[in-house]
Amino acid sequence: MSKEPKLSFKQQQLIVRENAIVDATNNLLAKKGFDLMTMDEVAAEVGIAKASLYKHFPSKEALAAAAMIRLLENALAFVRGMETNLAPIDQLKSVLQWALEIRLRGGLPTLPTENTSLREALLNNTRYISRLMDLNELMGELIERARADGKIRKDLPTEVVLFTIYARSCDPTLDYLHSNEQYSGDQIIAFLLSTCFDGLS
Amino acid sequence: MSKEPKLSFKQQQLIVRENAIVDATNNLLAKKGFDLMTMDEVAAEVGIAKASLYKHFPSKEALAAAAMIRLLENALAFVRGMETNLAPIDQLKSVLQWALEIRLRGGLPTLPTENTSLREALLNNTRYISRLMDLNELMGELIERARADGKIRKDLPTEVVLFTIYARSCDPTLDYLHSNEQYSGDQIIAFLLSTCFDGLS
DNA sequence: GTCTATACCATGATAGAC
DNA sequence: GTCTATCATGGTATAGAC
Repeated sequence: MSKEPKLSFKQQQLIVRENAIVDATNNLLAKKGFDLMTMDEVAAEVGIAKASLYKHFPSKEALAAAAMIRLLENALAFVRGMETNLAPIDQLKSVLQWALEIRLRGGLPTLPTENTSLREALLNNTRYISRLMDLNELMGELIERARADGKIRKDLPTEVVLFTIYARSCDPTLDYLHSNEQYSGDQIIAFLLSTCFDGLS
Repeated sequence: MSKEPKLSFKQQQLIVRENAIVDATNNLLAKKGFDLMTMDEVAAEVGIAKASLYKHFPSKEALAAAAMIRLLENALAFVRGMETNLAPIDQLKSVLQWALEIRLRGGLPTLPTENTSLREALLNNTRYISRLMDLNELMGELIERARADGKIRKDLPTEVVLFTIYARSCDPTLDYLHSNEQYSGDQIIAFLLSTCFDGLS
């Protein structure tokens, strides 16, 4: 019986350590992207030896996948925790705003649109795919409800709207405007939300 | 006097060869991005030895810069060659459509938003910067004229509109929809143009 | 499980013959 | 200017001691 707390404590230590590793990975992924991020940098940021990383994660791809999965789980938690009395269109805007705020703080990795080793690893990662499908479903429902309210154009297929919102969360416009130092973070996010849902015209 | 044609012929050969190199670079940049593109691949696609590449371009960055400069010059030629009787807003849409069509054919490199060695090389490349400023100026004039026509929202600063249009030319939504095989290229471009200027709502 | 040290490989860049 | 062959670097991954 007295063994249980000790084991749990060790496991907690492990979880804390691995969380720190994933934190560092997340930041580096957001700052440099998968290809330019090196395992040396991750190890240095965590403060452990590079070889120790490989005791926790078998490869660079697996490490990045863990970061992406945690991001998706955070997104799912946010979507599920939103005020249900908010109009669907406002919930959609709220999700995009949440993602953009994280990105402004340097915490949102850029997705791998191209054929890199990471993309393949993610497609073979059932946990990642499962979370992604869950998120797609939740967002798809919101989009269809917003369309029923007349708040989303009826001539756009749901998946076009979905992908467009996803793409806005990694919109390079944010980087351009941010590096200009001319607008505040809130202003930049307002611009992006506005151009996404209302257009330029 | 008889020397002139010979020299010109040799120079023409050189230009043709370097054009082939830049073509290959352009395709690989569009397909894999700067970091994942290797000089071996470029050499293989051109059909020459890697060492020969370095007789034409001193570094990988210089090679990529040449591709980006040619792209900018093509863009400038397109903008300057547009029908002047077309309304400014339609000229803007036409430019974005032109870029998206190139991208669908796999010929538009993704810009380096992050701090890679390419970005630094481009910022120190006066030819590149000069072309970029020319394009920004032409596009900025179009945007302001379109705004005067009431076709662009007056609450958006010109540079926000400009960056947003640039960003749409590399929108990952195009890749998502294209890999789905569910829509034709023209449909995808129509979706992107429409969501860019008219929004989702 | 953490460390130091290292194997192994990909890649950017170069040397030197022709 | 093109080639073959090679160097130098840096990065993923691993071995083996503690």
